Amino acid sequence: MSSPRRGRSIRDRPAKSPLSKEAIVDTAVTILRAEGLRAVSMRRVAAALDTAPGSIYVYVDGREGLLHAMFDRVIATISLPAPDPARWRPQLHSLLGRMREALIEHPGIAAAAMVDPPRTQGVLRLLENLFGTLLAGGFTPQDAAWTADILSAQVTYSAIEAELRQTPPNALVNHITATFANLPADQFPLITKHTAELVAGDVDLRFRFAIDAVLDGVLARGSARATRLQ
Amino acid sequence: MSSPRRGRSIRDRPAKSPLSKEAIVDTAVTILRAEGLRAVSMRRVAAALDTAPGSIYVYVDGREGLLHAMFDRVIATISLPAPDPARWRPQLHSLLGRMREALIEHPGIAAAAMVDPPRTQGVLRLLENLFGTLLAGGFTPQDAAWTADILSAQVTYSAIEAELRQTPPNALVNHITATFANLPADQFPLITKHTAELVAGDVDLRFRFAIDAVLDGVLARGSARATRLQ
DNA sequence: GTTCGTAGTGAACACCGTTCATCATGAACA
DNA sequence: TGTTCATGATGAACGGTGTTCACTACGAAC
Repeated sequence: MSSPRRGRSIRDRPAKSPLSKEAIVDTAVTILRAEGLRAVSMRRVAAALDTAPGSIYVYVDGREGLLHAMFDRVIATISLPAPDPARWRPQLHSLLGRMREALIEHPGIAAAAMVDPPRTQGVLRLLENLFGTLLAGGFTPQDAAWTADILSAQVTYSAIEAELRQTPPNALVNHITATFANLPADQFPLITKHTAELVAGDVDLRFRFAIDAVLDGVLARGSARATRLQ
Repeated sequence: MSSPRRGRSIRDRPAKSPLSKEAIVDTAVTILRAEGLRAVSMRRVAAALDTAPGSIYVYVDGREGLLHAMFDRVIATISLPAPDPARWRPQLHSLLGRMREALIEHPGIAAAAMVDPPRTQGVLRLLENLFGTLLAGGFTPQDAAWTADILSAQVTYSAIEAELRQTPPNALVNHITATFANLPADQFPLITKHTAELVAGDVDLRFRFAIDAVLDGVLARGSARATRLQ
């Protein structure tokens, strides 16, 4: 059998680079950014790598494992400056903002990761930095630990919210406003009365508000605790 | 053709109740509670109702519409006491606790709803009550609106976290503890040093901490703003 | 008794994740 | 250099999934 035995001749693909977990995750993330999470199927990733679906399973533990690896990859791209006690709050806003942007740029990965958050290298690097920045801000270790958790929730939630609103910018707000306005005022007196406040603020503003509220709340409770202990 | 033309004779099912959105959502929620979200497929719901998959699409807008309706149904079961300015904070804890329990009892629905939160009757009833309770607590409408959003995020997040931990109770904590303990101390000095704090507290405790932190934070910022304006 | 519109049917389409027997290829060894 | 051998790619197959649609049976209205 010296003739080309498949439709695709040898010359088409003279030096096919071997599969690797890195190449698979790279390809998957590329598809994710371009076409969203629904397009990231095992078959689609395999096709993009010009290989068979089954081949992927050697390097990655099913679709869930692939998603974990993708999430880790996305998180790992976030730059992590050393915590500075003099600038911890702006540092925190900046860090959480970069997290949020990274998640928004990869639509769907935030929701997917929330269901079963991985404890991988990149994620832990970020936790180390987030936790360290809170400690630099004077938080007790216990407060810092729990606050890191709360902030993660806010970042994820905000990223999902921002994904929803991004195309087109104001259509969703208009739609919600219309929905609220048309509600029966006797059943929903507060929503109809305060529709403006309920839809007010772009996602960035609400995001900053949430973070500052959480930080100040934990600090307030901490100092209250400290006062009580005096 | 007077003989039974299908395997299932007419007598098997003499008075088949007609399909309805309510019956479909009921059945779907039952499957959800018993077997989790993965089991809630259009075909499975149809089979439980002894009908064809296609029939469901008349009453429900695809799987996504079904999930929205299911979420609304779950939220609608939550009892909503009238906001009382004298007891607003315990009322809020109780309300958010019931939300969380309802979500946990229907595993997966929290995550599914987060991706694209519905604006349906039951959800708006809850928003009206949550918003009203915050107003009863002296929040400004704007603060109340944004805080309601933050608290929703915390409830959802906490519910997902609780779902993960529920079977078996301590296995996940032990696993995370072990993971953290085996981390290289030079790369992760803070995580390895403060593993105890990072995994401390059951989900309920962390949940209450998060809520109080958010409430106190918004209140603290509000009074700071008020002071500034004096 | 007949018509007619509505709603249920189930087959079909195009996917999905996952598994596994088979086989080619390149490296190690004789 | 020739041969073995195992590693890893292959692709078919299994049992699902959401969704659509031509068809048909049925019950109500005329």
